[in-house]
Amino acid sequence: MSRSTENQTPGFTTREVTTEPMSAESDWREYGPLEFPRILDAALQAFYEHGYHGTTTRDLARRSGLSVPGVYHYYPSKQDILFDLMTVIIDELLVRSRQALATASADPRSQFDALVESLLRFHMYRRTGAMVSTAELRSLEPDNRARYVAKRDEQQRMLDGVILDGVRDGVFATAYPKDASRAIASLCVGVASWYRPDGTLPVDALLDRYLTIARSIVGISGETASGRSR
Amino acid sequence: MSRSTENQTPGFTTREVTTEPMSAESDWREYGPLEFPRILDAALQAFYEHGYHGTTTRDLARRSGLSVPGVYHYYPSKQDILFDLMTVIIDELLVRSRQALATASADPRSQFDALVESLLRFHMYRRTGAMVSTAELRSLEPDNRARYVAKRDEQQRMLDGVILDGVRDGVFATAYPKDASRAIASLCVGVASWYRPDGTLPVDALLDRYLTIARSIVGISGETASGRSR
Amino acid sequence: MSRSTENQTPGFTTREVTTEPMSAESDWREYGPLEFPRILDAALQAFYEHGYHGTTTRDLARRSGLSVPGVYHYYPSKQDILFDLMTVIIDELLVRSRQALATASADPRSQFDALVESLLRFHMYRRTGAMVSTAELRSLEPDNRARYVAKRDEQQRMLDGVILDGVRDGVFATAYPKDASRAIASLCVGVASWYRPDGTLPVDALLDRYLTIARSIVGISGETASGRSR
Amino acid sequence: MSRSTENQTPGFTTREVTTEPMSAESDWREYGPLEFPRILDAALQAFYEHGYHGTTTRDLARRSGLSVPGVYHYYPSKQDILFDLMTVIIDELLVRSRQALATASADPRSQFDALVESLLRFHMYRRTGAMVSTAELRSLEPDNRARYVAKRDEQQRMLDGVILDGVRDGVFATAYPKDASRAIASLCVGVASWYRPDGTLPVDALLDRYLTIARSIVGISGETASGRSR
DNA sequence: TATGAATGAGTATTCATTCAT
DNA sequence: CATGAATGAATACTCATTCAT
Repeated sequence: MSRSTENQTPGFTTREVTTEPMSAESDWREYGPLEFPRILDAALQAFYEHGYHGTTTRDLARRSGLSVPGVYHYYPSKQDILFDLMTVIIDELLVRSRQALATASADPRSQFDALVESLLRFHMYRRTGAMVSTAELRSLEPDNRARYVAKRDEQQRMLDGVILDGVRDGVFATAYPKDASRAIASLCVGVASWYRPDGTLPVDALLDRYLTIARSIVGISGETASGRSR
Repeated sequence: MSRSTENQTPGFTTREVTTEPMSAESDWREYGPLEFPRILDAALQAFYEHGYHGTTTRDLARRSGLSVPGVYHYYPSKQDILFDLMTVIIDELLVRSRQALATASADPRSQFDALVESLLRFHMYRRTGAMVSTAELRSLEPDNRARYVAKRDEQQRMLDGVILDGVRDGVFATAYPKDASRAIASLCVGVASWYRPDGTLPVDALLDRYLTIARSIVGISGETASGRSR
Repeated sequence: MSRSTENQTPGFTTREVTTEPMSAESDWREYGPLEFPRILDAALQAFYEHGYHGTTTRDLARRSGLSVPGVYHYYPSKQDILFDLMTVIIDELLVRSRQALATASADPRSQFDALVESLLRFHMYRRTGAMVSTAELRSLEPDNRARYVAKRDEQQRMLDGVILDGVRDGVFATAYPKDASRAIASLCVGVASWYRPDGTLPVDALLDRYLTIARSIVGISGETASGRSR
Repeated sequence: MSRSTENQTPGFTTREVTTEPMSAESDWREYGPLEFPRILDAALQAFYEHGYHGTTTRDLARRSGLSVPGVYHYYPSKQDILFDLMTVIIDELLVRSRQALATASADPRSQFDALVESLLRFHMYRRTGAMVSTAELRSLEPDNRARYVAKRDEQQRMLDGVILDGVRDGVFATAYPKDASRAIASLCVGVASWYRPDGTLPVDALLDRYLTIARSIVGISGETASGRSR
């Protein structure tokens, strides 16, 4: 339980603040409560409820218990808050994804399973952040958007990679690997929109089911390829 | 195939304008190009690109080729435009869903297949509208939101209904029918975020694959229920 | 009962529309109900309730039972409506004032009594119009204001005249005839703000009392009694 | 004679800012120059010249030497400015009226004289404010209007009170005390519309004359009552 | 970091007015 | 005269942002 980033507010942008920085081996599966600096916390809730354009800086100040100039002490603009927020969120996803891949066996099937499970967990435990990031991509100014998209693409390329690896090795059989990759990503993202880890459906049950689906989408093993299944 | 509703501007709200009014039997599968009155068309694009709060009335005016007061000639407020847009969109979904159910055999399996196929097609052919409706639900004022949510719930209840019917009849085997219903809905909604009907993956291939997935989620037939399969 | 200007709507400005044009001798004392063309009627009520700037042309249209272009058929602008309204009102006052003077004996005391009585009656029976004219003088555009003020000044000069005549003849004794004249005018105008001819205080009682006051303001001789002094 | 309240801008509404807070005994007769905070000053002039609806917020900003948002820093709306202005004005009148009554002898005649003199002085020295308050009553929103009217009614009830006291004690003889009260109030209000304290007619002369008139309206002492005087 | 004052540029909306039919 | 469509120019008000203290 590292002390680290309690509630002090950040300088902004680049760094993986999130909660406890995941050091140990396989803690990509463990999600503590989100402990953002208060401005990002305020921004996350506000953007989730009203969207970036529907949120005023006064709103952010009020929610973070700061004055308006207080907010500007930490961030030069509202846009920077959004960018920092989205950066922190996707950085966590990337870190966890890399860890998942690093700690899994090297075969495509294991790599695939680990990456998809990580994606699923992230969208289960970081629902709000994931939804805000998806919704507010369009609210990022061009430069920020480019930088964010680069990271998102990196994430997507990881998935593309393991799928292509699997196809190359003959363990996956999809005829449309790129579409499969997008479909699976979309599947995981969709979880954020409805699944609550504290609901009736146990986390493991959902992971299990969705993993099965994901595997079927890439046409694992002797299973059929994507098209009109024979 | 009447075209009718060219580009005349509407009174607003109530009516299923959209494209061709679907009269004949199974044309819930047929999607013509979207032919909204110009203000709704402008709103759809603008809200899609910048969101409701990120869109100005001037923007709507410019996009619809009107002056600002010209827009207000047809709608009393920006909020009414959003509400009308979302109403028109979900009304089309409801009409198509009811037609799908009405024209399919009465057994739960056929009902389920028809409804899911309809949902999928809608999110494939009405991508933008579907995404805007999802994203801007929060931008509806309370009364409008309530009215919209009532319709969305009606749609969701259709799906709940066929699933529960299937479970009752023993043809579906899920242990969490409500979660299954939400998962399937989320699956279909997700399609809008990445699938383009004019891409490499043929429509039928996607329908096929996703239907298979949907069926597996409700644990159809001899297939196993949700948990760790086999 | 002249036919004249029933309810047909006017061209605008100059003419003494009002009700029956007072032809006979001393009917400056008689006030029938106000029968304005409907646009002026609407304007009178609307301006009274909300003021010129607080009244929209749509409001005027609605109140007069016309469409907006219908209003513009009769008047080229809202400003012209105000000007016409105020013109019609002050014209009636002027006509009645002249008649009062013309039908009274030539001596200053009788002239004074007649003119003040006429002023009082006008502000009793034409309350709304008088108040609107007073309040909206500032809303007239320069040219219109000049023309209106000329008429109002003419009215004021009548009063100044009879008072100066009385002073010259030694029957009035005020040291500040101009102030006296303004005070008396203000007194009469003030009646419009509170007196209702259908209230408890009879018209004659009010006329009597106010005439007494007016006489005392100009410092009439051995002071005559109040009422219809005989 | 503290000056205090220079030109600092207010919180709004409740407080008697106006000029010097009248503390000492009989200073209800003393009127210094009006020293409103700049926004109220701007509003007073602007509303006087163009009326509430005829005044734009830009106009108010310009006149007060602020930007538009600068004005909104102090007041949440134009309506609040009007309400605060009218409140400040009538509060001064009420304070002075109460002081006039408190420092005069208890007999109805003295009370009456003091109250009427105070009313007259107020409408002489606070002309503009008095006229704006009268003219813009209709521009107050219902709640504000109710609160303002309550104060105006309190003022009117003071006058009603002393007149009814005098009638009860047999020193006043009017047959219509309520009408008399309104007539006298109207008389005083009317002074604002024409009298300038710096004109030819000395203040005392006007006070003297109008007090005499007011007394005659309530039919003081051996004088005759209102009606048909003998 | 808070407070308070301040603002350029914009935001939704309205207004008086016009024109074709 | 009505209807319906249309608009330039405003109108009240807000927003992100800044600065002095």
